[in-house]
Amino acid sequence: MARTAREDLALKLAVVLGKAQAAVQAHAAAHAASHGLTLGEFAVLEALYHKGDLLLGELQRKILVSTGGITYLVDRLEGKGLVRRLDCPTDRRARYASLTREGSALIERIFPEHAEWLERALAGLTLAEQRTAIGLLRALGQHAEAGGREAAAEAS
Amino acid sequence: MARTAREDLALKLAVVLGKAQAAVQAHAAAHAASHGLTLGEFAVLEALYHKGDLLLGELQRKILVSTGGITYLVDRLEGKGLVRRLDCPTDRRARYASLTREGSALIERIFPEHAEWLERALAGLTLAEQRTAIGLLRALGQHAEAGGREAAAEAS
DNA sequence: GAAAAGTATCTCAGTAGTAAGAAAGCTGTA
DNA sequence: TACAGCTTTCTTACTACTGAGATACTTTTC
Repeated sequence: MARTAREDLALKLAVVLGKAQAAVQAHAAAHAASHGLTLGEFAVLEALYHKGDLLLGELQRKILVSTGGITYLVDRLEGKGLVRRLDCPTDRRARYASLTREGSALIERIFPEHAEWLERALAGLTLAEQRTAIGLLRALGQHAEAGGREAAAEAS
Repeated sequence: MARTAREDLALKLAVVLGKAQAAVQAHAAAHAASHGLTLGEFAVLEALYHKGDLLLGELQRKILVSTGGITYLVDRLEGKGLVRRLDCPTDRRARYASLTREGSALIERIFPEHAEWLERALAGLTLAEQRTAIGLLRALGQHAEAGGREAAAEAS
């Protein structure tokens, strides 16, 4: 079967999408690492900082990690004294993750830096271009996520 | 320090970029997995299919993996009988990775499917939008990659 | 009010890598 | 030619997860 122009375009888009994301992620990871955090740990702190205490399951869905992964991340942050677990009063299976005083102080201090790092990393586009890119990527992500389920089901 | 509109935009862009890439990658990984391959293994086969035999170092830079990682990937593909190592006649340190007959047959068969899967995954955008997105993501990736080095150096 | 089904978290073995450094070989300079 | 310094690959130890199942609890259905 001959490769169509549509397919060529899709391949190229997939490649540049991957490269752009890898480059931006490397930036973000370098900033997190400079404070002794992985990107996953940073994401947990950030989510708790902006949303307040969250059930582990809510946190897990928010930062796109497996159920085993969220246990692992929260364990480590608990070990570092940045997060603690709190029992849920209405459901004894569930636990909240909550920032400790130190965790709160840390993320409050480094989040603005993180935003600046990202701003620098993304400054290859003008603000108008960034807005365009957000719109396109959002459409792309939504379609791919929805379609992914059908395709995965079809393949199995 | 107050969060500026520029920073908000950058944060939002970073988030949708990550989500879009994760959704597309999940698609691609599901397709590769349906043929018993990881995405890294698929990428090696694809690179060899389109470029011919490559030195391990060339392959490593092409698919954005560490030096240890390329050894690991080629080891596994060699174990599956899809790739073999060939000594380089002009540099005795170096080895080529080369598709075996089976590797060649496999990637020739599944690459067109892969292109179709990607085309479906990316069909949330029109062709014109895809072209716009490619331009924007390319600019983004190049800036971030270049800037990443300075920032990493600055942080260390 | 008991059984069945569903949900939330945790445990554990395995995976796909990374990073640092060793080993072997190449190359440019004196 | 000798050798310092650079490349190229491989090895080893480690990391940040994933996925399957286990456990404990809750909700639904009869």
